[in-house]
Amino acid sequence: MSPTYEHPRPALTVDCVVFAIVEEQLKGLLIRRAQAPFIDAWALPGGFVDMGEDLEAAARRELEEETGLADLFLEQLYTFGSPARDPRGRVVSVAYYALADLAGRQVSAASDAAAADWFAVDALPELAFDHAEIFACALERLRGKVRYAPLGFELLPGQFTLTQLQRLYEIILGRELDKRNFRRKILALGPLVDTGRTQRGLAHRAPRLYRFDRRRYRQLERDGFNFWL
Amino acid sequence: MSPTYEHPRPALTVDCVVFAIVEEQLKGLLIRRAQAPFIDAWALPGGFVDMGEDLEAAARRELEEETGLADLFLEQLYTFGSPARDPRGRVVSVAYYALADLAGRQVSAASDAAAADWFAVDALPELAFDHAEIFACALERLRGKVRYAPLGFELLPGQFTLTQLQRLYEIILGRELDKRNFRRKILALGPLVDTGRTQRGLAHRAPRLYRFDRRRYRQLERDGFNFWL
DNA sequence: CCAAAAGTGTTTATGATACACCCATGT
DNA sequence: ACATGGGTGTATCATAAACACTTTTGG
Repeated sequence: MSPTYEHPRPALTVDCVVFAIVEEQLKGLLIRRAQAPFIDAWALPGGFVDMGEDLEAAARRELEEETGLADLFLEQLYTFGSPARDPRGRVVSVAYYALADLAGRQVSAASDAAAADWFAVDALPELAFDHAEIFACALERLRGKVRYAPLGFELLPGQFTLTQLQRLYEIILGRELDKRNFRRKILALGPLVDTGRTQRGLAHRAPRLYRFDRRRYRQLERDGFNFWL
Repeated sequence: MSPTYEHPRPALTVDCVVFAIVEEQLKGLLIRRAQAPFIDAWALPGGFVDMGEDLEAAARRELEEETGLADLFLEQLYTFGSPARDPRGRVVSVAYYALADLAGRQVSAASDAAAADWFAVDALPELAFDHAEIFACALERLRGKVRYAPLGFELLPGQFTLTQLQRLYEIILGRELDKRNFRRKILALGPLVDTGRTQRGLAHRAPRLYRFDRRRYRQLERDGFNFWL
């Protein structure tokens, strides 16, 4: 139609940085590439966007195809488009980051991934393309945003103990927090509700289970309150 | 080469939301489209990314071509890729937002823009494509980020008075601030330095001129201090 | 000398930090 | 009974908020 419509086009991909708490550490999910270029190298799960497919849908599809993970919290991160970032030619990639409430979930390599595994965020292997840069960008975002948005809950199952939640923040922020102050502050915020249930079967007092009430959170947000720290 | 290399490709554009303080108001820059689709409609400045051209470079180029503005603070905002956002077909747009230290700067429509003008952010005309959504996203980002990052200075000339700076924050945040508390806090942060000069020619006491020291800011940032409010 | 904005300290209230002991459960 | 983590309150300190007058300049 118009001349612009025939403008030369970069290829378009999505890439996903998935975080989870595994073995008391913040880890990221990587796949081993089964195809050229960078065959056998570790990389972020991702791939080409289909025509007619929404960007976030593409990210979710690639993630499920390559790792088996679905229904995660997923948010757009940044778009990487340096002309030389892919040896095949011009490829622009819209990066997403995701949070998985592990710990049970099994990841299973599939599609054009030969393997999938979790790596501590400060001990990554060499990565294909500019994926190390994308990963670093996602980590910075997570560490920054976790302080003022309720991201932490996405890394825990629906019900959790306050100690679990505190450990999670300690792991992400990289410093210890005071138990009493932590509990007082987080409960005072409002959106945490006591389920009335406790977690039995431990060799000590049974801790209470809480859940995060998204409804109530959105309400408080509208009333202009500040999350935290 | 590989089959993925021949994957069908969306078209790729950049769009820019430019903010400035004009007549004591926060305003955004729009152009009137000179081409179909949405001919004669108001829209964000932007256009197609060239092969081999970096995304940010494309944003700066389009901005200068269509409005004459150059060397602005510019930061990537979000990438919009709904399949139906452009009637011509699949077009993915990487949006940027920019801050202009007006007020002197002249904007001049050019290229495929028939006009360019500033609009108060809460009184925009109908916009082409999904540009209203992009604009709202940029405004939300600006209002949020101005509280914890030194964006405000990008909207002022290199030297400015504390009253100008305070007015700027009041305009962006939409509420009044206490003069004494504002001055104490912002000066205590460190990166503002007194130039020793004053602004003469006003019908009242000559105010001191300050400048923002980026060097010092980066230093403080490294030492782990928090910007503010 | 009048108008108009610049500049300047102190008091009060609020929120953040530091800190130690008893309780419930499983083995 | 003992080991292990769960659960709780107060006192102090630091930061934020409220508040009014004097000074300088141009007209």
